Amino acid sequence: MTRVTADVTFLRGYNQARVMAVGRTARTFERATVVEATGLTPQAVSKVIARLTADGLIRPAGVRRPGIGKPAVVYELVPDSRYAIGAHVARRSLRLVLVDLAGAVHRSAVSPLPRDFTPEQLLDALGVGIDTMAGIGDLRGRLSGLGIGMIGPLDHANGLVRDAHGLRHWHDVPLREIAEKHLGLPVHLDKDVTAGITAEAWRHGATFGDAALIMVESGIGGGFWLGGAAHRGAHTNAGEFGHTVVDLSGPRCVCGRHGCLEIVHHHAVEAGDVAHAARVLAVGVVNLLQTLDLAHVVLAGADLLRHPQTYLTAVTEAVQADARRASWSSTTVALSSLGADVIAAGAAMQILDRHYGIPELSPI
Amino acid sequence: MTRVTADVTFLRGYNQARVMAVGRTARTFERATVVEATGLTPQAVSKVIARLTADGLIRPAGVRRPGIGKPAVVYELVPDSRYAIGAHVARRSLRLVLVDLAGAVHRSAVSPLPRDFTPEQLLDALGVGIDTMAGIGDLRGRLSGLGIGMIGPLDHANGLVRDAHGLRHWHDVPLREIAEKHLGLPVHLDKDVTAGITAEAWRHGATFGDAALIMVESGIGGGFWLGGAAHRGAHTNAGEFGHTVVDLSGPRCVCGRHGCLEIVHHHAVEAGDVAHAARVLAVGVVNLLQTLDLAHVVLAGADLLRHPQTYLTAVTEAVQADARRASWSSTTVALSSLGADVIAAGAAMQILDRHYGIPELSPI
DNA sequence: AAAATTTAGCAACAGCGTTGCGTAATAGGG
DNA sequence: CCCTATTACGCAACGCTGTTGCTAAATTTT
Repeated sequence: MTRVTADVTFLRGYNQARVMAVGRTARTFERATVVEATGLTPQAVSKVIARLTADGLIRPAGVRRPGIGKPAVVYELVPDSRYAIGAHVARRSLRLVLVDLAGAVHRSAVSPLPRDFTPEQLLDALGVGIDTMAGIGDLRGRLSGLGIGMIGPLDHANGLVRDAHGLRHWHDVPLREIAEKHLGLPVHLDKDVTAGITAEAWRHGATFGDAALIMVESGIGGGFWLGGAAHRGAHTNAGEFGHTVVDLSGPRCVCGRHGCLEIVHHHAVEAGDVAHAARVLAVGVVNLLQTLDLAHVVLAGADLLRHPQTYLTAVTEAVQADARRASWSSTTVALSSLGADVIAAGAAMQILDRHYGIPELSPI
Repeated sequence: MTRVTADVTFLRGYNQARVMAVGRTARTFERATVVEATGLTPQAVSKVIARLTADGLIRPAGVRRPGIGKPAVVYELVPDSRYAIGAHVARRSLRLVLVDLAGAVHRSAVSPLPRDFTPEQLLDALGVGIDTMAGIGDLRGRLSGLGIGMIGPLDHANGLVRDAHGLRHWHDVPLREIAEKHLGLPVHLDKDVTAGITAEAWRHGATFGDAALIMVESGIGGGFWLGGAAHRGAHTNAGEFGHTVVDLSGPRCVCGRHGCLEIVHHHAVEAGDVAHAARVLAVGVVNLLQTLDLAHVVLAGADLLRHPQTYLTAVTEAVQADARRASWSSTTVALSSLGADVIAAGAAMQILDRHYGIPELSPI
């Protein structure tokens, strides 16, 4: 995800990232696997593999004898060669996870945050949590950085928290900069839902198509993975999916409009009818499918995961009932495989993605 | 937009496309302009410019004397060095346009199509129209191809019309293949709204951010430009924006759901209340902004352009009233500068984009 | 033991942007 | 008029990428 000009160093990073994506997705792989996946020549793949092996990111893991002929060398990712820490900053709690290069969550811890916590209080909590996690296995040397997934609005490109909703002390806080200084680690700041969908994409590898993470947790948000990358929108503000109107004559929402998905859903929950709430959410999900034509829908969030089966059933049925879905069409619906860790884990993977993912070509 | 592996030929195409984008956006440019825009070294830009000049795509256009020092050579795009033809295939009509390399529309013509026309009838109409357009200026040698923008569902990657809505003879028709054979030209097939947003993006250049084209014309559709490329979704079916539910207790739509934006809007139009219809559409547009955080909204479509000011006002007001839009946030709302030609022109530009746009790296 | 088959890799190569440095073209000052 | 500073341009060598051509290694089959 590092920004580079379009010179040969881009090719280097790009093709290395492709091989890493193969290694992350498949338990083991060999040269021919990568050749097929990338379209590169075998010789080029050999060179890439040699570079990654020298860096300790992958390693040989035996040979495969395909019957006749010289055996093929089998490679595997070295999961514990690099780690990243992810933080999910919510209104009252901080969740930290330790993630390895393969995307596996090694540790997970939740600690409370003071009501209306300040940037300083968050930094202190982060410092304590990171020291605990990184200290145990002495990972300092292999720690790539800290990813922070947080409620918005924020400015991901400049690492700025614009105006975190419901938090008084968070107006135009340059969180990335002060966290990097305070913690001595590279820091990546992003919206919570964007971090979440990155987790799903990173674990699924390069074949992961257009997808959304639907998160129900003190509000309803959506994280999007479109065209092989996170979609953040023009001002890092994409995903306010809960504030789309689904009922023109519905109750007034905190955002000022009437009949937002979030308020309609909330009323159903308050009335004790979770099944109805789930069906309301499902209407919103199908709206997304109609608009964006997604291949995957992932469900997450504390409030949703209290009734996982109810929501999964409602959304799956609504998606299948959508008459426009023909034989050539399909959308998978699933609960997040990472559960409550998905935001924090995704934030961590954004750090790994910066180093070992597809480099971004500099824009404009 | 050609697919290549990540080798040095990609760099060549990528940087050439960047320079072409500069030339298309600015009337004239010089080496320093491109250096700033691309991050390349001046020497590298010189090489790219030399290649493009040799191909006749750009040419010197005088010098600029910046006071002291050697004058800088000024370059310009050669608009009439390449042309493409775009077709907008609707249910009852075929619109053809001739577009030059700069994105300017030179000719535009509409002809009726028979009710329930067959693929053969469309091919004949295309053949006649193209001969007329290309024959006038003897453009055969400079014609890059034909772009077709059409109602879906269709499969853009394979050039297949899946099941054109409301047309009986269009089930799994390999339109791209048979058109290429019949017309002897490269053909690109895409959904109408996707072609439309490509027109806007192609004319605005590399600085064009995330955007949507809202089209009201026998239904409501949306074309999306996200992250510097058209967003088509997992099955080339993105943009069925008219079939998102905005009124849970609304009337039943042809798609089977209740309270779709399209049916609610349609009822308002039938009742003669265009202003109300425009406000309904505006609710849908703000829903899109909440979800996708767009920088630009472009309004188009025959039914909308019958009351351009009504719709423009309603959407602009709704976007501005959206309380979440803060000082750092902004979204432009505009009518399509190409009017009724936008779909056909965009289809033509997709052909030009294939040759002279940013090459796509091969996926998976 | 020889042939066939599959995989791996060395060496030379083409092509990209980069770097170092010389050259051309202008304005201003002595 | 000449010299200098300034700005733009481009040749030549270079480093790096993936590619191509070919040889070598390791295995099974005959």
